[in-house]
Amino acid sequence: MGKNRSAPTLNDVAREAGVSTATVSRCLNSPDRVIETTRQRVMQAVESLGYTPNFAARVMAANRSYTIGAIIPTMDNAIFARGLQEFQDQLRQRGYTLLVSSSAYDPEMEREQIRTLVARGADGLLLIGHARDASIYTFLEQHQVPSLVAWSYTPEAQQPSVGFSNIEAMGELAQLVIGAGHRRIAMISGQTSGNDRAQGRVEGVKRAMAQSGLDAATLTLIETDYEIEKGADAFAQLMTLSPRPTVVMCGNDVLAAGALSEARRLGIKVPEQVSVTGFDDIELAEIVSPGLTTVHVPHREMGREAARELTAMVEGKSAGQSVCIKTRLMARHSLAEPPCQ
Amino acid sequence: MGKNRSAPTLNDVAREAGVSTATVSRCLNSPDRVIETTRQRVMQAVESLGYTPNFAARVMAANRSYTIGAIIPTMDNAIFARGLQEFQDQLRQRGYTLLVSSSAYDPEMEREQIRTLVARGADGLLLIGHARDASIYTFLEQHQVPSLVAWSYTPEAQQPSVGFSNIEAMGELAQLVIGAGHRRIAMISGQTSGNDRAQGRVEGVKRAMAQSGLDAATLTLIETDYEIEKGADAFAQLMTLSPRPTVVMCGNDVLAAGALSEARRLGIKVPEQVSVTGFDDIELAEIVSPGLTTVHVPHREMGREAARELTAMVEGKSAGQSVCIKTRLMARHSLAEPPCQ
DNA sequence: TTGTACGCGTTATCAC
DNA sequence: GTGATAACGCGTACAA
Repeated sequence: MGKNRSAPTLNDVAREAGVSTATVSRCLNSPDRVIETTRQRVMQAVESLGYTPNFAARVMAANRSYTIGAIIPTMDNAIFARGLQEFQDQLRQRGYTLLVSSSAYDPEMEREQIRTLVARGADGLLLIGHARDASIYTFLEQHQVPSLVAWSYTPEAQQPSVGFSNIEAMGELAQLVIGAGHRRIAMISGQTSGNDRAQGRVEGVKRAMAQSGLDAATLTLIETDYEIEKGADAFAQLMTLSPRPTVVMCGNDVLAAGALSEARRLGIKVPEQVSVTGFDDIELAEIVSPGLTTVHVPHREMGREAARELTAMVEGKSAGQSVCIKTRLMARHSLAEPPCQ
Repeated sequence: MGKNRSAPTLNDVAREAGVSTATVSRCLNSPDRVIETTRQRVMQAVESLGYTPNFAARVMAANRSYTIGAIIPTMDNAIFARGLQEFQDQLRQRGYTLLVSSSAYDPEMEREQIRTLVARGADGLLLIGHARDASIYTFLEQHQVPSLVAWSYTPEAQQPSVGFSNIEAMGELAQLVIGAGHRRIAMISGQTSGNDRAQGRVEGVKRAMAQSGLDAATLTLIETDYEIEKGADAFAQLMTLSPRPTVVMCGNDVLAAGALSEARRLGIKVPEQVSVTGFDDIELAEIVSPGLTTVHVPHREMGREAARELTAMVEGKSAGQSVCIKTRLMARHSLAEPPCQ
């Protein structure tokens, strides 16, 4: 409020340097279009006044903000952190600033954040997953703000995406599980409603079962929030079943860590009595005991590719090309053959 | 670029509704200052055109953005996530939007991000820790942007802060450690350069030692990045010492988790052969084995208080009041008496 | 190479 | 209660 009342403007710099505002503006935006001596004078004035361009004015005049927005479901989780850090670094190198906000897994909140970022002049948006109301995409189109979906790869979708196929990635892991001999499979999934990544992972398990001649309907499925405690609760619940599942496949490493922790509390040995798998291969997966057999997602690579593609879109160099990132299985010790009972 | 070329403006809405732009503006900002019937007409036009106020223009005209910026050292880490999520929720309730960016623990980058956020019209800024170049505070003052320091409480500092005393918090834990009988104390600290939280934690250990009649100079100290692997490396290094330390106090839970993991790899039993402690009490601390004895930091409370105080400052209702958050010891199983050798 | 002057979309101060 | 209209600070044709 009343801020910048005293902040120096282009005008102040111009007066100080004895030139016009146009010249000052040029010094800042296309230094080569102004002669060396005047430029030095101007830069000195800029320095001594501590001038910082007013961003709002700049956006309004140029209709360009060099800002990219990203809306992630949560910051309370390492899943997105690493990819996003790389995304930001790459954007910086290309002259863009990243602004992040979190939707707390709430679609309405996400819609609001998207509107906020667009109104704020974001040149492009990074969104997580495809699943959202169509009106949002209409809105983005209307405002001609390019958007790129990440953490998901769905070439047949309208929106370009950078990521991997959750179905295939989890399917491969499920094949490994089934190949190890497991038949009674349980899964602790994240909430699938409005979350195409979670849906894809469930689908991947089911397809793998069907392919191996198992009845996908026999999959015991629990949906819960992506929190350690929730994973623990769900695991405890699964262990009351009779017959018990021989393997618990988790929607991500966080849930799996919770499951492992609960197993230890219950005195159930992993993987001797029950196997557990994860997804993401965050650091956590490596340090829990036993180490988590999981799907490795190259988050950094995804962040890098997303930055490349989205800036290309913003600059009109691409109409939106989907990029597929390869995941790979990461075998550790939490998966073994089922107990021979 | 060329964005919003087709986006509807106040003018379009005004024309559609058959009123002036002033009336449309009022409908949006002070609905009670306009008669019911016209308001309905206007809102209908807003709806049908899919109008979204242009933020840059609004900021420029009102000199107020209802935006708060936060610059955190990293997103690649759960430490800040929880407090920040609560901070954002509280801000939302008060009508503000939070924009986050990460400095990757780089002072120059932090400076740049601060300038960016200020130029962008942020009404206030949340910064982590006190340690930064004085010129930054000068800059903020010049632009009359209130700033609040979090994750640190230093009432004697110029800047108001919301947080806890890292010195005292770690000091209490160190007293617990010493009280358990430990004399050969090692510490794996985060990089202390430019990081007053890390410095405070080291200082806390040293003071506790001195108070207990131990020579603080005997503290074996390793500084490293806040990463799991770095914690593991540092722990391995400490275990080569002779005589070995009987306890390894870590600068945060992430480092401690790395230490624990390395101990298991080396076949060193915790806490029987060596004790380990952490700091922060993130979820990780609970699920590693053995559970981490650590300092519990009420991140949510900190986020809440920070939001309250910063908005008060922005609205001119407070000149900047520091708030002290109480941490508490969280005893689990990674700390025990030293082995009686 | 540099300066003049207009427009970007809002809010806010006036009159009406 | 509502409508003109002047800012807000910057970029950029266009002119010099």
